[in-house]
Amino acid sequence: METPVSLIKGIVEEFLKEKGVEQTIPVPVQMTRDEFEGEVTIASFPLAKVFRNSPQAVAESIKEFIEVKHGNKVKKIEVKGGFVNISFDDSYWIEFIRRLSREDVFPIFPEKTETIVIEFSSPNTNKPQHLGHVRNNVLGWATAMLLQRTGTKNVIKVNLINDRGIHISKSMLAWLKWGNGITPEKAGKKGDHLIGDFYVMFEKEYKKQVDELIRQGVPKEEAMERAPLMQEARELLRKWEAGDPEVLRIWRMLNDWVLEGFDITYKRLGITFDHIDYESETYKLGKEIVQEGLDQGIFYKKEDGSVWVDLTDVGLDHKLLLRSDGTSVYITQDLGTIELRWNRYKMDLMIYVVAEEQEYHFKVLQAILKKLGRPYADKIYHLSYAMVDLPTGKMKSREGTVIDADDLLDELHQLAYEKIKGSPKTASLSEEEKHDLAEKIALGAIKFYMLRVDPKKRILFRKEEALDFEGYTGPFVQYTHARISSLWEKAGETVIDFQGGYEFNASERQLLKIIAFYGEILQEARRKYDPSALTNFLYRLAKEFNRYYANTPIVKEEDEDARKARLMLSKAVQQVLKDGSDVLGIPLPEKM
RNA sequence: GGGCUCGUAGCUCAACUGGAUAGAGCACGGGACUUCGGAUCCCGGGGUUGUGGGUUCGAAUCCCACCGAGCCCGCCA
Repeated sequence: METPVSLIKGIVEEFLKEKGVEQTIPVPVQMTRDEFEGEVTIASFPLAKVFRNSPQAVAESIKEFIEVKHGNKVKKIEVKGGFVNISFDDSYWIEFIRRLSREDVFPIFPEKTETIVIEFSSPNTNKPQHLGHVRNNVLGWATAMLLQRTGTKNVIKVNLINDRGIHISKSMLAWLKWGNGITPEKAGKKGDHLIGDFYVMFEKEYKKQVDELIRQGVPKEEAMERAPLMQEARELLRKWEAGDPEVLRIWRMLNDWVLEGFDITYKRLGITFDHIDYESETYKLGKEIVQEGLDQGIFYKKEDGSVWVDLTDVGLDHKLLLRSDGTSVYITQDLGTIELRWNRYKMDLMIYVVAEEQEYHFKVLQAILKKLGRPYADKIYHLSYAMVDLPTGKMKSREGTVIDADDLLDELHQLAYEKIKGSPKTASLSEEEKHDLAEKIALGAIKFYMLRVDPKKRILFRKEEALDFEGYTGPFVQYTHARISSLWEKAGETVIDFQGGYEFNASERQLLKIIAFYGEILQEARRKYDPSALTNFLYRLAKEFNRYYANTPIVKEEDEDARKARLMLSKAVQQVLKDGSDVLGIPLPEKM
């Protein structure tokens, strides 16, 4: 579907061609600023250089060109400085929203044949998910949807479960030592929460042992290694990697509990994966690849048996790939995992949604893959995002100062429910429907809160702000959507096919202007891997609609043409809100 | 010591990646036809965009230096 923006872009190209300009110049086509009349603006500055003329003169000449060639589509063109401000003709806008209010999808992007694999979530199975995971989950999901929405059909969402390693041994050891065979059923809590308790327990006892050793005069580093609990955990890891049947049996059982817990959380968040990889299954291939590199002399072995790679030639350091006792480290499995994925998908791009603290890790990974001559070495992209902090400082699972994902959702749900309970707007809903609605609002609130900030910036999580349903929030967008639904219900219409004449006023043009740029925003968000661009846009649109609503009669309007045009416009706004919210994973209720 | 990221209103964030007079929310103060949904709308105060240079028609945005914050450079993941 042609949009006003794509139309203008086309016209600029046409203009350049006619003027005999061969090179393609990126000409900024932007939303007209609120203080000027018009919807779409061309900034002629970059062209001024090419034509060796003043921006004004070029702007005038563009104006003239449009008036002559496309005069029927524009109502008014104003040149201000080097800017060309274009107001589209009313009939053009009518046709635009007529189609938009009837079609489900706008705009349509050309289909891309590439395959993109996106890994996100990637939890450790020794503790429940917290706020940091929520950011990851929500960001990963929205990015995947964004890629899909903008034309990439083959987006494969994968999760990598970190189900092995020393941290897993720690919680397992604690359960073995102090658990007395307790299960999630007996404890009456989700498996991930139960295992998380044991992880914290381990860290507590371990810290005691380390402190005791330090008191005895042992240096800190040595104390951390010599503490009996650490020794035991390492022994457990060795047994696990050696395939000890009893250790594997317990490990499998505990992991299943945790994964069952995760499933509940994912389901709640509305997140699914196309494939799940388990580190416990990929690390072996990683070890083989390390051996391969060793055989080829790309890696080297120290006297103690540990295996390393020298990356100093590319500005990095020496990196350990296998411990002296032969067990693998974090990066070992990553080598195996991507090899498996390459064999499976031959992807064009592999996106890792992983926190910023691992930026170095991914540089190292890429450098190693290059040394190994892997064809996919240049296809990896680390979508790095910053941490979620609390006003009191960093969240630390080991110290138990985290905001638990499940608990937070419960709290949001409860708060939303309280609000719904007494509201006349939702009085007709059954108890179950009220809880469904409360859940949607809870999800809308937290997802919007996580997505409204640039991924590269840290989020300062202030609970009272996240629990707020007013202002720049998810529920605000949901509310706007519900309001429009209510309008149409009141109007008693399902489809309006109005093609007559109507003159849009300034605030209506304001709305049209924003809607017209929806496609640009989607593309921008995709280019930057940044859903916050879309989140901001949806808020702005909702805000503008509420403003419009407050001082313009729609259903109440007595002039039949105006009423129809306004209802269509409302519908168009709703369509965009809906489409964008779908991308973000934010559910929109019909009433709230 | 080295590398990466970030400093914008009291607080939390925007600013279409170099474009017009830097905008929202929260908080604070005042208000909204007896209401098409008040989870809304309007008005108000609030800024030397960390500091100092540079690049050009034009800088919050690009370059350099400093100041400050975060993350990383583990036989943790």
